[in-house]
Amino acid sequence: MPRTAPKLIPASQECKDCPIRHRAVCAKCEPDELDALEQIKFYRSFEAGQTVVWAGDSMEFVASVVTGIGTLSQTMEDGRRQMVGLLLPSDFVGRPGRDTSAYDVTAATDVVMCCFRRKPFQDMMLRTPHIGQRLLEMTLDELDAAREWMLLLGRKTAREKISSLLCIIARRDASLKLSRSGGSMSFDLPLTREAMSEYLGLTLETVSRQMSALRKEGLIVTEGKRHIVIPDFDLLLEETGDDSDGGFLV
Amino acid sequence: MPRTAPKLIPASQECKDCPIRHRAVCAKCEPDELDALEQIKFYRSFEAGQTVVWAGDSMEFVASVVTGIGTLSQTMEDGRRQMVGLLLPSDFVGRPGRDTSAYDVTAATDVVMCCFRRKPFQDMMLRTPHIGQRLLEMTLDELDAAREWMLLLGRKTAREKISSLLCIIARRDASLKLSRSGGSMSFDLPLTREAMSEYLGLTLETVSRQMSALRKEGLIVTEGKRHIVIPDFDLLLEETGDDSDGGFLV
DNA sequence: TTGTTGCCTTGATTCAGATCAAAATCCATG
DNA sequence: CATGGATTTTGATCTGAATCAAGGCAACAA
Repeated sequence: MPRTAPKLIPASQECKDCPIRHRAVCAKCEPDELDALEQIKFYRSFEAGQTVVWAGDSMEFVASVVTGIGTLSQTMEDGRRQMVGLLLPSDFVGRPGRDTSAYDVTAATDVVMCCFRRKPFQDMMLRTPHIGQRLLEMTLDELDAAREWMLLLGRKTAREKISSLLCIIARRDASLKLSRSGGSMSFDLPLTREAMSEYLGLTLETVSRQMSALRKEGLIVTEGKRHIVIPDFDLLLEETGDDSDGGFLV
Repeated sequence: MPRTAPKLIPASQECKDCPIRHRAVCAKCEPDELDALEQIKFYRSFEAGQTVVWAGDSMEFVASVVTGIGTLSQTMEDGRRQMVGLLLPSDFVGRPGRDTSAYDVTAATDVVMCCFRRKPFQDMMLRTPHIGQRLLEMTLDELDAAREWMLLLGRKTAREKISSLLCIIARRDASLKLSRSGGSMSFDLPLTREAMSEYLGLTLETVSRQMSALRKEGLIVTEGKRHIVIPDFDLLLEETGDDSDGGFLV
């Protein structure tokens, strides 16, 4: 039954370079800091659909996404759900100084996370200012992304929301840059229709209808249910309502 | 014509204790750091309605709100606007390391800001880790608030949105705690109907209608257009859709 | 092959909030 | 105190997305 048994990722992918942003070169890391990090680090993997932590549950680690895509969401008493964060590789999860998760954290695809026990990580942050500086940098980026997302939720139409989401995923998923040729891009949607609707503040029926509409108009081509081809990225971008350059969401 | 001439705030209110959070005691501040901050600090005041900076404009300072209420908003090409941040006293504005504002910053009421020239402030952050730590702390709080706000924008009804906003303002505006007596609170709304609609992702007509509805049902009492009395805070809280304790937005 | 299960799509209808259009109220000023 | 502009309220109507309700389709198991 285990689609992916828990496993360690290959050494070549380990986060030797920087404790926070995976596989990004971090010139400031001193060898002894890296040693210290090695000691408090461990990997965990999760299957698509699996919950990493529930809102309110204790979370004894902070982590960085190595591979796969995760989500943060909030649920209201009556079951209405809103996604409030998208976790792509190298994104950070958890808040130093807080011992319970404020959100449901879910694996949208199979996910591997590099975890650090929280308490030693915090101690390390105090001793090593550049870790905190890096974290501040990343948190400010997330805040900008959250604000872009607020514009989407508050003011965009369903069509604009869908187009925006497709553009965001196309832009941010590093793997896609490879499959880019001419003006066209293609990728596997890492989200179900339901997850998309939770992201966008829509129902899944509306998501489906708008996807169909974009398909009929040739703005996207679908191969199977999940594989998306964007024949002309700029054309899709015009449907997002953003000014030409803008909108570099999460 | 100057309703408030630019002025320095009284010495008793100056941010001697902490460079970032005004008037909050910051035990870590060393005297020489405070001296350094004194040198790069200046005050600016803005009238209600005045724009502090436009999105895209260069912003040669970072600042902390001393008194009054400001807003951050984003505008789409066709004029649709969404507020993405509310600035209350002690909130921080500007991003170290970024020289242009990503948002329109506006004074909702008359505002006094304590500004620091950006470059020296950044230098100081590098020399003084606890400033960065404090800033990280504050940014994480803002991110949490932004995420609560995303739930509001994506999933709440107009009525829930209005109730939430009233509760947020009632809770956060420190001046109100004074006017609290029994279960009732009262305060002056610092936002126009239009600003409220920009905050909530609604039209101003809908805001007005929902305010009227709450008034008719006795959940709020209005004195003039701007002064609000909340006879029973818990009753209003039930209209927000949040679980009893939750929802401590910006 | 035939369920069964989990997505996803499509259709019909409803409704909350937007839009369009007047009034009403509230100051600030001469 | 009349005037005029800004702000707010209220009304009538419209509409985009939600809701309710079937079906379709691929993957997998029996």
